[in-house]
Amino acid sequence: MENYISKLRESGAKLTIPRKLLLEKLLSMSTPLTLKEIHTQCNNVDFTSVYRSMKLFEEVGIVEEIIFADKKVRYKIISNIHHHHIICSECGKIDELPICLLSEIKKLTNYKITKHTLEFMGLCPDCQKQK
Amino acid sequence: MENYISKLRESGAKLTIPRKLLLEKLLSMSTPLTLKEIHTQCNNVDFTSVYRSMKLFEEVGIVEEIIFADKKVRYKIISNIHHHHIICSECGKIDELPICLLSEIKKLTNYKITKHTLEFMGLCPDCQKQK
DNA sequence: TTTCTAATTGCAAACTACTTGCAGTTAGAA
DNA sequence: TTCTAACTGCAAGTAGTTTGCAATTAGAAA
Repeated sequence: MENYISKLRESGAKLTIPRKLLLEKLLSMSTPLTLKEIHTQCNNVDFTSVYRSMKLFEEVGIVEEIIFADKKVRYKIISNIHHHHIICSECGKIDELPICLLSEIKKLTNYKITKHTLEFMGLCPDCQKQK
Repeated sequence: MENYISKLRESGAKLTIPRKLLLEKLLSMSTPLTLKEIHTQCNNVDFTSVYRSMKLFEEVGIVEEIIFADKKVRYKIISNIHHHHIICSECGKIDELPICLLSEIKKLTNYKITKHTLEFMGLCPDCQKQK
């Protein structure tokens, strides 16, 4: 928590009550959440503030945007372990994958890579059984 | 072209003039395009028809949706070579990458994978020079 | 501790991308 | 050539995102 608060402070932003509530919620959730989901979980924080806070948190390096093939944008606290995800198209469960291609792509291209999407979607083992 | 037309026919869909125009345009473009871009390129085809055609083309396996970190949905003809992309955040140039992780993920998880996003975004060599 | 101000919030409204309904048109089977 | 289900284009609706603004607040300075 302290680590994330310093990132806010360093950027010159204030630590307000809504921001603290949002940070706490994001820290307690291990899976990426949509703006709507975050707003539902923190229903005393206005939707616009959720939106603006996520923009701010992304700018200062507290959260990252995750985009699955369902085209929904989700937000997730950045931890020191970088990993990607797989989401079940049936039940919505999100699992983590200990895999990334970033270093290989850097070698392959001369681009200076700033962002990437690497997310998978499919049927989880449980939902496969029920079909 | 014939290959794509058969896919349409097999699904029971008609080969109309707008659909033929759209197919031709998609075939002539090597990079993924947004609905808006396709509509601009084929401005005698109504936007709604572009939208509905892309939905249809996706269903019958003619095109696929590509989602970069810029959150814009783009459409691209499916060729027999499966590959991913890198887009320059400055000039919008899109290059292809001969890389995919699908088989590795299938081994790692017990999910039945239906879709995935694996796209990169950064500064291309030219735009890096100009900074 | 109190004062002060720029940053921030919540509300409403605007904007953009996507989606649907419907009446007129058309592909292609009979 | 006729006929009908599929398709198109227009207009309107919906959802997600973004902005403007007046009221409020964090936290620096007195």
